[in-house]
Amino acid sequence: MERNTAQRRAIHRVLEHTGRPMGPPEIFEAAKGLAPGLGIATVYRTIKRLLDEGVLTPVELPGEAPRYELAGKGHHHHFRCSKCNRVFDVDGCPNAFKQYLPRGFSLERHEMFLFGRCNECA
Amino acid sequence: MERNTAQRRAIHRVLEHTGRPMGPPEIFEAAKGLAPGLGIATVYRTIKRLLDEGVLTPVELPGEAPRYELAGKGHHHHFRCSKCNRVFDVDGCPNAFKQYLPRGFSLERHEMFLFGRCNECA
DNA sequence: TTAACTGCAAACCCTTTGCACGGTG
DNA sequence: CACCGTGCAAAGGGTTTGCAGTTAA
Repeated sequence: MERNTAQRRAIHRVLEHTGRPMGPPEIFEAAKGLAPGLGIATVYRTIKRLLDEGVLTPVELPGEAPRYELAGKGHHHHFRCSKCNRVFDVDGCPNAFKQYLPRGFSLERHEMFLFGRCNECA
Repeated sequence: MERNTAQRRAIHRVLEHTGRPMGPPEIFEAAKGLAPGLGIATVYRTIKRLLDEGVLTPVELPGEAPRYELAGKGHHHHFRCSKCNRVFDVDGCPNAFKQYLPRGFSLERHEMFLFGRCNECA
């Protein structure tokens, strides 16, 4: 039985409002304003529950700890700003990766990451 | 001026011997056998130097901490088998990512990962 | 009521840093 | 001999866990 607590609502609303993948510490800082007294442990535990329920999906960038975003978006990729380290969604996709496979390999999934400067850090 | 110490030789030899990307703690465990008394801090500092010298390159898989391997390969991407979890090099590259950038963003670098079954796990 | 949820603090793990010593060039 | 590199220990981040108190259903 899932409980609809103030902390859970705060975490969900933060991800809904920013619309970009965030890591637990980042979510924690933002959600504190909506749920005073919130503890970091609750953020981790709530993320875990939301993942199990399929409300969130992990966004795993190369060499970094996982971030999370609301599930349900269509196929998309990600861009990380090398100055502010924020991650943004990227629509569109080459969709022609099969040709690069080694002989005898089959393709199930692909990931693509772009790095550079966002419009605010230009 | 770079010094050729026993610790440095041990770390280099471990990566040369295994031939696959390894993380600092893993390198530490293996190199202790070749250089008794080795400290974990030395592993991190030596990796940093070897990166600066271009002897090592980082291998960053999604959601994981960076691993390192001996440098020398050209631009390439990676394929991870979803059954045996081994990572293979992928030659070739779409090289047309700029068009997917959000307005006002600039591109510095890209990563691409393919997932599926390798020829042996088909 | 009662069991899921929470906050706190401690514990972990990985990584970095300050400091005095030791080994390389 | 000069000084870079090292080991140790402590500090610093992110993540997990134990526990007693709280709260939604």
